[in-house]
Amino acid sequence: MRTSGDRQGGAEETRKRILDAAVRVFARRGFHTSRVGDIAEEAGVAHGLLYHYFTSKDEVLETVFRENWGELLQRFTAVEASDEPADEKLLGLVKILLRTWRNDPDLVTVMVREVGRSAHLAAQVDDIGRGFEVIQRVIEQGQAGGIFRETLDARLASWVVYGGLEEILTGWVMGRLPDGEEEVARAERTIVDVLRDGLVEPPVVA
Amino acid sequence: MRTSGDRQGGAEETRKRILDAAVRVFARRGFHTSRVGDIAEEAGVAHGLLYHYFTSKDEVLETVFRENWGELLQRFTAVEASDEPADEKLLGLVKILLRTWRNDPDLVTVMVREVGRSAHLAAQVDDIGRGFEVIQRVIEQGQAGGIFRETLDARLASWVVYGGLEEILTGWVMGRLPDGEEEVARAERTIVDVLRDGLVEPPVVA
DNA sequence: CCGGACGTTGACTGACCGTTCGATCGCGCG
DNA sequence: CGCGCGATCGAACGGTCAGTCAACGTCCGG
Repeated sequence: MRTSGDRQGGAEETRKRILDAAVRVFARRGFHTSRVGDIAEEAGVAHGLLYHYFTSKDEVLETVFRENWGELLQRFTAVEASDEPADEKLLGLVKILLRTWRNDPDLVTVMVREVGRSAHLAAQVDDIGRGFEVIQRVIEQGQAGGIFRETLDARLASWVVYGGLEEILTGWVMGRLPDGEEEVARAERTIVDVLRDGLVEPPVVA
Repeated sequence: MRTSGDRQGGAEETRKRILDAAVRVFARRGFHTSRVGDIAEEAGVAHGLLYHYFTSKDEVLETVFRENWGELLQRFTAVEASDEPADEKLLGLVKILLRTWRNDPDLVTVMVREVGRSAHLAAQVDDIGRGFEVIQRVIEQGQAGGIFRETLDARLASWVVYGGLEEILTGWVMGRLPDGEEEVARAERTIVDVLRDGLVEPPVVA
């Protein structure tokens, strides 16, 4: 029975519809230039209804970010907790982020363009930082395990790693890099390759 | 004589004052949330005057970007044209970008936050792309010269390089990474180190 | 069949802000 | 000294939106 008090079925569905619409609209026009009316129209509801579910336009963006970044973080920590060697973990993290693009480009667009560098969501900075921390810890594990060089500053290195990743995503978002199936695979390889072994030709060993 | 027709002295100075003020204001509040009045106030002029020098608020941002990015590009190409080995050139490019932060953090803030990822300035995309091309060509020179590994996709690698760089800048911009004199120097080393030799411990040679 | 709770609507408002424009200032020249 | 012109001012305008609210439909329990 769907008595009063619980919120499911039609109502919860509408909330989701609005959030999904918001992601598409924000991806298309950017947060600031998107009007609340656009989101409502895309969701097929009156714009007043949006205020039934959210207290403001900002809260919509915030919610989009919180719910989705949270999920990513979970998958990140799962990789961190696995018992693979550190370099395999790193590959795992890269895969998570790049494949998210394939699954939901609009979502990644919003994340990268609106949230990544806006003072706006300063409150959420903590959550963002947690992503960096996972990378940093994986690097430190690799150093402790003798796989990664210990002379590197793990914190700064984690930023370089994340930046390389994000820039590729940005290239796809902005349409400045081809993003076909094959290109995504090659990007995966190139990123890991560069970050693992660097640009320089190694001294001949064998 | 300062007859009509030429624009210098007080007038040209005012134009510069407005542009400088705009950089500071955009850095502080972001482009969209900055009001024209804020810029004028920061510059110490009436807000109507802004329209004597620029046709719109957007043109102000565009001008800031165009004039400053152009200068950076020039220094980039100078490094590219030098006769140093490719890895030294790469270090040169890194230095240019990181030291610009020390010289003018507000400017870098605006570049990174507003221009880097806004469809807004699609017209300027060409100029941005030219920066990547320099990096890409330096990598290709390194490959041709046997310094860099030839199996790498130079184009993707250039994006990874730039991303790593930009992320460090972003960290400083957002106040999430310490940016003292010493930290900047360490960042320089870490970036070049990671990108040159990678994360992994090299096989023992000697 | 009634009542009320909740989802939904869309006209309205109040504020904000980019842009315009006619008035004013002040410098340099004749 | 006064004319002219570019620089400067700031009040007013017009359009745009985020957010409000009173009304309406609908569904369900009693």
